[in-house]
Amino acid sequence: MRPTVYIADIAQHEGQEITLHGWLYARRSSGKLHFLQVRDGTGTIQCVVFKGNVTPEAFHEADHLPQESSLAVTGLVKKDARSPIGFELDVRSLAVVARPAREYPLGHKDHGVAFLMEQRHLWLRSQRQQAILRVRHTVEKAIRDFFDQRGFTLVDAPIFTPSACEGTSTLFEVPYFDLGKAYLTQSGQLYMEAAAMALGKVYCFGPSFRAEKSKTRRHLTEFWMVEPEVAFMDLDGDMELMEQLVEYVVQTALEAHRRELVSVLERDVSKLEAVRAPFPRITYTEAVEVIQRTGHPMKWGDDIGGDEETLVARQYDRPVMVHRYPSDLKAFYFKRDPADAKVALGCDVLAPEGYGEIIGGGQREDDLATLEAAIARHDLPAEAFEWYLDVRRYGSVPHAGFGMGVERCVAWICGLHHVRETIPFPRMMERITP
RNA sequence: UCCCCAGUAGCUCAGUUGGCAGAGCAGGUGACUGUUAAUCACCGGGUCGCAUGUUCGAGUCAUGCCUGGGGAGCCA
Repeated sequence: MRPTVYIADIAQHEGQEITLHGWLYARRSSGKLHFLQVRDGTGTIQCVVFKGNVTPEAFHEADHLPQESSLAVTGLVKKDARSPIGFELDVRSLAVVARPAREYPLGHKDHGVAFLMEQRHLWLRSQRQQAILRVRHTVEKAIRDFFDQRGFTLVDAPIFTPSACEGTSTLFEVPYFDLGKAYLTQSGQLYMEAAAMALGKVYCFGPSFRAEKSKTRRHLTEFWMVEPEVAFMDLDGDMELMEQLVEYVVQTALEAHRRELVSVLERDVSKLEAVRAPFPRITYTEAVEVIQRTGHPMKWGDDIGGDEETLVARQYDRPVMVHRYPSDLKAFYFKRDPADAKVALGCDVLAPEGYGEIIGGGQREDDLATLEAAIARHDLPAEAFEWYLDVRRYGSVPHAGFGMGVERCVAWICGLHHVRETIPFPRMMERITP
């Protein structure tokens, strides 16, 4: 068996008798007419069953099919101005592939978030979730295309990692044969630094795991991240790469899904049209001044939290790049600014409309002695970083990179309240099923 | 880890001062040739999250627990 015609291609079959395969989304009746809304993953079409066109048994069955019955519907494709897609199917025969074993849990009215999350495997069938997953698909493809077109090589980073790089509290621990404990990766960055010394321009694209007990709309315990790393690139080059990537991803998603963004997700796409490089760039020090001017209490050296991010991002109609954070706030591998040792050559990209940090990255420390001192100062186990120090021992060069979170990008592009809708099966602190 | 909110029918919710457990949707049976969350009539549907307590009497009040949601910190 194979599907004969998809709803998306229905216009090519006007006047023909065809067979559609799909699921019954909704049903209405008006005496001698039954209206079946059938979806097949490419679209939804109204199938009209007229009493005079089918057998009495088929007519009766058409009015008693439960929601999400799977069907093969044969009929005539007719143009109809009343249809949202311009066409209807005038049904001649109807075959039931499978009747639901019990009543479908999801109706067409309101449901609470908790219930929908429990029914996530079925919730995916809704128009809204389909639209979001299609945007996610396009975002992931755009990310791959962006780097591939620029001569980057995709290098897969390991998922199991041997030791805690930045404290075990945020790592998931798994038993690993006779070697003791392993941890699920938080980032492929250190491996990309090694790979960049082999291939020049590299990126990894995979899941990342954080055992942080975070219960916010911006957090998942398992999320997807793309991490490019480039040899012979400094912070300025890194920031250019960041803004070009964000512009490309947003504009590609907008071009491919404008209709769904507007009609299904009710997104104000003018906010996305504005996302054009160059993005505004401000230093951390300038950001602190902006925050202080709004009356929000904050002093130099404090981290920029969620509220502060929103205060800064609100000043602009496009993502803002905040660079040169205090070194003390950043990880050991950030290079310090030669012009001001108090700050690190790092940069975060904050999305507008309160969506927060979508990118974090910067230039890495390339001097062996300085990096060894940083590892000691952070009380990290030196043995675990021997291989990483080798990257500096043999032909060290200035290099930079960053990580961009897929879910936060998709949530921003789709205008969603919570990142959990951007991933097919979200993993959160209090939820691991379905 | 901390703060706030919620839990009543399959779902979304109402439930007055503590006094017989309710509605809409969904489901079932019918009516209707153009419905778009169709409409109309009738029918079935309950461990009021769990436990203890107060009371003649608890969905309602108190205490504890469980589950979920929102937020903070941390981060992408």
